[in-house]
Amino acid sequence: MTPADLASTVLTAARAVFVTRGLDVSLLPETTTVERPRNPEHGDYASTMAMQLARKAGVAPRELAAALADELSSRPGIKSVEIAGPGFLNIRLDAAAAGVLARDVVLAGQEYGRTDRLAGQRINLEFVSANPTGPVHIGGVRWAAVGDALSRLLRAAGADVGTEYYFNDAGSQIDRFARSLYAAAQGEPAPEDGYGGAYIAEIATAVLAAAPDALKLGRDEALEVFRVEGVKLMFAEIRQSLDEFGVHFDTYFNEKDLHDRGELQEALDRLREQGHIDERDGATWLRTTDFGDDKDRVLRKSDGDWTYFAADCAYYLDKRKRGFDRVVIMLGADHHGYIGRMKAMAACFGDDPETNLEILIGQLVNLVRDGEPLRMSKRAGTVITLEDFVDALGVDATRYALARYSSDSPIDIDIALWTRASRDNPVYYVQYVAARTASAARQAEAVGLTRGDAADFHPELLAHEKENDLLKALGEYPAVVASAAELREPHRVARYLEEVAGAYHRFYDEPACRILPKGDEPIGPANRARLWLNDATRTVIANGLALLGVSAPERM
RNA sequence: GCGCUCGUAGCUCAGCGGAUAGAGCAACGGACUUCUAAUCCGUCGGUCGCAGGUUCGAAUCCUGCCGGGCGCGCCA
Repeated sequence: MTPADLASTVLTAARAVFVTRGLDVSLLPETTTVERPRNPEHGDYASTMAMQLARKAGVAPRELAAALADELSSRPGIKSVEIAGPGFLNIRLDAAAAGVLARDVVLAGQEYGRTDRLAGQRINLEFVSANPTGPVHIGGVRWAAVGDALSRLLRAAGADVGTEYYFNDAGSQIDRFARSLYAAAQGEPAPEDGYGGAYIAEIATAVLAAAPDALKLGRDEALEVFRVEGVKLMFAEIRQSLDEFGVHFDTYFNEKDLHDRGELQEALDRLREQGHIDERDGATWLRTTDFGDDKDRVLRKSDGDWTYFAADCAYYLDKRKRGFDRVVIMLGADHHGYIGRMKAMAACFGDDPETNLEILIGQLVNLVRDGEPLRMSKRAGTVITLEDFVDALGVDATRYALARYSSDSPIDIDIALWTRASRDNPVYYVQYVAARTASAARQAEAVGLTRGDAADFHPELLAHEKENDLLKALGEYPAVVASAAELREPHRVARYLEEVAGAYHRFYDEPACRILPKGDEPIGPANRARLWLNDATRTVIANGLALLGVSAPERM
């Protein structure tokens, strides 16, 4: 019996109580959940339904709880129901009802944890979106890990997701990039406002290899060559490093296309129809203050040029026109000032800024060695790059470390910690369970212990406290995936996996819960049952790590 | 000044209105003739920044204040 099954049993019981007592059935919620109490004295699961309904139904909480407990305790799979405190229902399951979960998880395999919670939602998820003027640096790295994990999470929760990388290969940033390459190719120092770092020289050399005559051209023509070739090389490099990091975008969207297709004008026209455009001081303004922004924003400057914000508007409209009903954009903390104008912009289009546009803000990351933030990078000069991260920690640890914390908190990633092979390194702790479960399965096979047919499975033998704890942890997985997806918080998956890992290690270390028979003891049904539990654990750990883009090794 | 965000154990951080607020590290003490001790168990450790409010119930929601970080261009 899964927590979801139990919750619907509770709801059914509540309905029966309401009917019997002549209460208004429409007061009952559509769905309910059961909690997993921290205190084992409070049973396997707890329901707060009696307290939530008591006031509405006009019945004392404990009286309602008593009626519910009575109704519930006769249902199959339920061992006991107690009333506690102001009206908690503390429920214990039969060992057999709880143990069946091990089989269900194994049989579901990769499907275990997938839900339809977000079914029908079309979500566009934009992250990283760095312009091709240099390697992906530290801010983008966090979003590469978190954004990619979130995309996997949203898909697991049933959403239709498109991931997107937005970039601009024109404009003044790129001009500075081109001038920096040109200068480097001529052996000159970087321009005052240019880009530094060894990668500039590398790219410049590569441009010269592709276009050997570039320096013989006039300055303007040469700059154009360096711009076009440099962007091409830089972008290929960005894509490659993301690729090696396990992050693949569905769409790489170039801002230039918005201009070429006249989408900025189209967005402006649309906003004008909606009545939020002003002409002032020779410029065209979007009256974002209509929807709570601090000040109105210019779309087209008095010199006729479009602003960056105008492209943002066009890009948003483009995503909506492509059928995405939820546009999610992940930005660094230094961009949080954009939230107001972006939300207002969505409202100006006639959208609901609460549901159609979500802006997620990620705080900064430091890579730390011996308590000191790493600032210097051979490649980039001043910033930490994706490669720096991967060189220091490896892909798995980098992804896990970045996805483990709420994006709301600034984090220091300690190199020594995340490369250590011990309990205090969370990725090791979790991956070790993957390896341990695989090892146990190998050992079992070697001594002729197999799970056998599903019909041979005796779930009631998984009655030890350690087994029960592990089963309860495994049962939480679908709810964790669903809520992490809804809240856009992949770190919940990592934290949950650490909990499962702890429960497994305690199970494994319990002499009374050996999977393999000891010495020359015969193989019994309890060994088989524990092998089901072992394999169910491996399934959950592997599925969860996959959501984070982290491997589940068979050996370590 | 305005806005956003954070404030939980000595440190790093969990905790989508539920019961006695948790984990790891650090400190101290235990467990390998037994499936990987890469693990496990125990002890110590708290004014959940402060003050009000909402609620049967608040670390969680609301308001104000204090403290840290960040942002406030016809820049990109």
